[in-house]
Amino acid sequence: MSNKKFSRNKEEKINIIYDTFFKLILQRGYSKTSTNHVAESADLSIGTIYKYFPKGKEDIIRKYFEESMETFFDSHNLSKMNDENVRDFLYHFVLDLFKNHKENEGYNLAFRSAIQSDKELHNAYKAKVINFFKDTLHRVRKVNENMKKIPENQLIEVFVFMYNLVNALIYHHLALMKLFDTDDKFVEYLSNLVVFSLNYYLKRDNVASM
Amino acid sequence: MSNKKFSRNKEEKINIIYDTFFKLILQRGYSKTSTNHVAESADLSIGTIYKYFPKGKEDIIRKYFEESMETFFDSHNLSKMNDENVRDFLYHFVLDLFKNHKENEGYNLAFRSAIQSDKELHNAYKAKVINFFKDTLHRVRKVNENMKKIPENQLIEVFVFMYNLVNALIYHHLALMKLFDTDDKFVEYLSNLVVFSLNYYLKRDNVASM
Amino acid sequence: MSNKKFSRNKEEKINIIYDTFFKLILQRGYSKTSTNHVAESADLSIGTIYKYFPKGKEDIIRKYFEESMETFFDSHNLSKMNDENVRDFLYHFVLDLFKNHKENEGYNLAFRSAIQSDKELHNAYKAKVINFFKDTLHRVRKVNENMKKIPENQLIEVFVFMYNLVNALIYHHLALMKLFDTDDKFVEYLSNLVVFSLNYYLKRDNVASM
Amino acid sequence: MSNKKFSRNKEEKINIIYDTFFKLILQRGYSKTSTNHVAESADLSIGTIYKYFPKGKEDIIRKYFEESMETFFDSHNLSKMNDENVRDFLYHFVLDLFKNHKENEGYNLAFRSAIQSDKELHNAYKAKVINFFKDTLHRVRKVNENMKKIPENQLIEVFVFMYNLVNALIYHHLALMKLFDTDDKFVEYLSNLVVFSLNYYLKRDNVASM
DNA sequence: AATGAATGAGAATTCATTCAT
DNA sequence: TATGAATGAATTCTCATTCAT
Repeated sequence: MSNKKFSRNKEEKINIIYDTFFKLILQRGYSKTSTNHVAESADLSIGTIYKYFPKGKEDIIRKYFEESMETFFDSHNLSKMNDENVRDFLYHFVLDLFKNHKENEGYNLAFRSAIQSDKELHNAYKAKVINFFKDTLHRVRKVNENMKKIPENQLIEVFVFMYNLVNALIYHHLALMKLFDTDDKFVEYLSNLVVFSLNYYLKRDNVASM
Repeated sequence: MSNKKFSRNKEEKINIIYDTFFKLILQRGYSKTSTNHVAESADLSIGTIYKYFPKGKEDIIRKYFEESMETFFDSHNLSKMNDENVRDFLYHFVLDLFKNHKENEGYNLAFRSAIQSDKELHNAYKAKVINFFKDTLHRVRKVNENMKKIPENQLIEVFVFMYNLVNALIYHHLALMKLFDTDDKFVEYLSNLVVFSLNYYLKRDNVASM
Repeated sequence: MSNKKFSRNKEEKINIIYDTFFKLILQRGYSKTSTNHVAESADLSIGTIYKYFPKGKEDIIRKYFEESMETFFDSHNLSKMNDENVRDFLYHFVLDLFKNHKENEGYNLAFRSAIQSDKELHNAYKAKVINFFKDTLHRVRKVNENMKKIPENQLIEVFVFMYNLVNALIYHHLALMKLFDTDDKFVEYLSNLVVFSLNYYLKRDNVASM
Repeated sequence: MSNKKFSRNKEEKINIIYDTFFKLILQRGYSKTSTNHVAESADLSIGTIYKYFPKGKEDIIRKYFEESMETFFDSHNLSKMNDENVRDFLYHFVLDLFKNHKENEGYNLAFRSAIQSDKELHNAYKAKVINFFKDTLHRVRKVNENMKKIPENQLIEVFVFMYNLVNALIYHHLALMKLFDTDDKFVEYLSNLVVFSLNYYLKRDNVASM
């Protein structure tokens, strides 16, 4: 008979830890969620948590961050964007980002908390965002005529800016205080805001640095 | 020794506590900053901190928030806003909010961390913001002809929305990743964004709830 | 009414911690004595122990070492040694060292354990011993004609050697396995050994370095 | 695959465990060296360590001590000692003991740490030393005329004393603070010390008990 | 026979809070 | 009013040991 307590499923255990941790953060907040709470709530031993995440809470966040960041972007084929579908494309970009936040609400709370006490994570995050857009847009410009018109550096800055803008507002809307009374209205507003901001942004000579 | 001298000491101590607390939060993060650290770093006894803030950390956050919000809005005579000076008014509103954040960098971080750690505080914050605008705008509408045209409820929602929007982006710009390479550009963008958003917002039938 | 739990007597508390810690080490060994045991056995809160010894066990040892080293040597007026009373002087030196070990049996066990897991402490110990003899003998040579005959460096080396030799054997006798069946016989043997070793040592050209 | 091959693997693994354990003890100290560290560092599974040493750390110490003691004394044919070669014999006895310590530096540290952590182990050690000399000297006295002259009990006590004395000083010299600046000088001193001590010891009526 | 994931008691450490002075 | 020693529950983290595979 298989003893559940001694079952081996590394992947599963790690996912249970992630899920439980982020669930608890949503319920109690980051600083009031302890590794013991996670262990108890996930019905795992505290030792198991420290086996997979030797530095505790911060490790959970850091590793989740490393594992999950890519996933979101992989699903977006930026190269499909052209003059005709810009608004639609941006709408879906915003919508997907929003859905992603919604599905990982706890993670976002945790991540922003962690970033404040972990400069390294903070820098890793910044680098990750920039590098993602660097790589992606470099590839996109090879196949998309519209994008070729815009200098690569500027293109990167525009996307990084847009990504940050959208994230900031989604986070505030979800975690702190709703900006619109329904998510639909909010997403619609966001996509309009993005169009406005891109226009505004592109008219300027100098753009965002990080 | 006069009473005044004593009350000045009291105020000074409270300010030292605020300063030290926010300084430490910036250095180590909210959840890693303890009241004991604050006492030690501020060269005060822990007893003194508990005298002024009987519930500790959360009290500090809560009281500072209340005080700073009042202070900020006292300096802004919303009743002076009219059709002609809306853009200018909003620009200064945004600018002052930004300056306020900059001068009290820790406050924003701390506040958001605290809110994430404590649902109660979170709810108190939301109520506080709404009530603040309720009270303020109620008074403003009595003397400002322009504001009278807009239904009170809608007016409140607009200001709450605007306040949140601006806060969200300032926080992201200061704490996570700059949205523009200089603060000036960022503030200018923000005030344009506010105008855009207000227009957008006011065209809709339903507005933000919290 | 004075609440014992909230009594303030720093000195007393620290001494209770020392006593309890070393007592427990004698009973259970260093690695099996925890700070929690100490707290419980001394009827103090664990917080109190960490107040005075923030790094726990190693701090207790380190601080005790620093405080106690001086004390022993202060009681020995090396300058009174002369050609006539060498043997007698050495006998009393050995005897006092032995008594000191006996009175602080736990400390010695603890100290040697700690030294093995703390290179820094180890080096501090070595430096302390050498510096003590450097300082002391420098002063002694000014007033003692006999000692003036021996070059200062060599004199230091001789005393360091002697001190180590005696400590090594006392420790073994007390902590591991008795070398003689009574303490008296052991001390007598030790003082004879010291005389033998000093003669042996002084006949050599090169002497111990550390 | 032959049985021999298998048993060789077993022996190899045990040796790897010994080596790694003592290496780690030298690096981090006994109480900070865990069986898990040993397994990881030796690239073995923790299960394997518990297969060969069911009681963990203490078993490793205990078994190594037993094995090494036999090995050491096997190489020393005490029965070959006679009146003519006593000094030379003792010199080589001391020299070999020293070499043994040097080659297994960690063992000595580990062993003394372990003994301090565990009264049982301590008592086992004391018994082991005495029993070893009892057995060995009983056999030796049958074939060595010189030894027959000394009463068996006294002979045992002398060897136990000598063994402890030498061990104590070697330990101090290697682990704490050098007694002489070169190992050669130290060994020479030690063998002279042994002769002196044996003479001293044998002149007394009562000898060491344990 | 070998593995190493899993366990959970317990050690180390922190920190909000109390209260005698 | 101000202090800060003292508290001890809660948290983080380690480690000897077990056991399914």
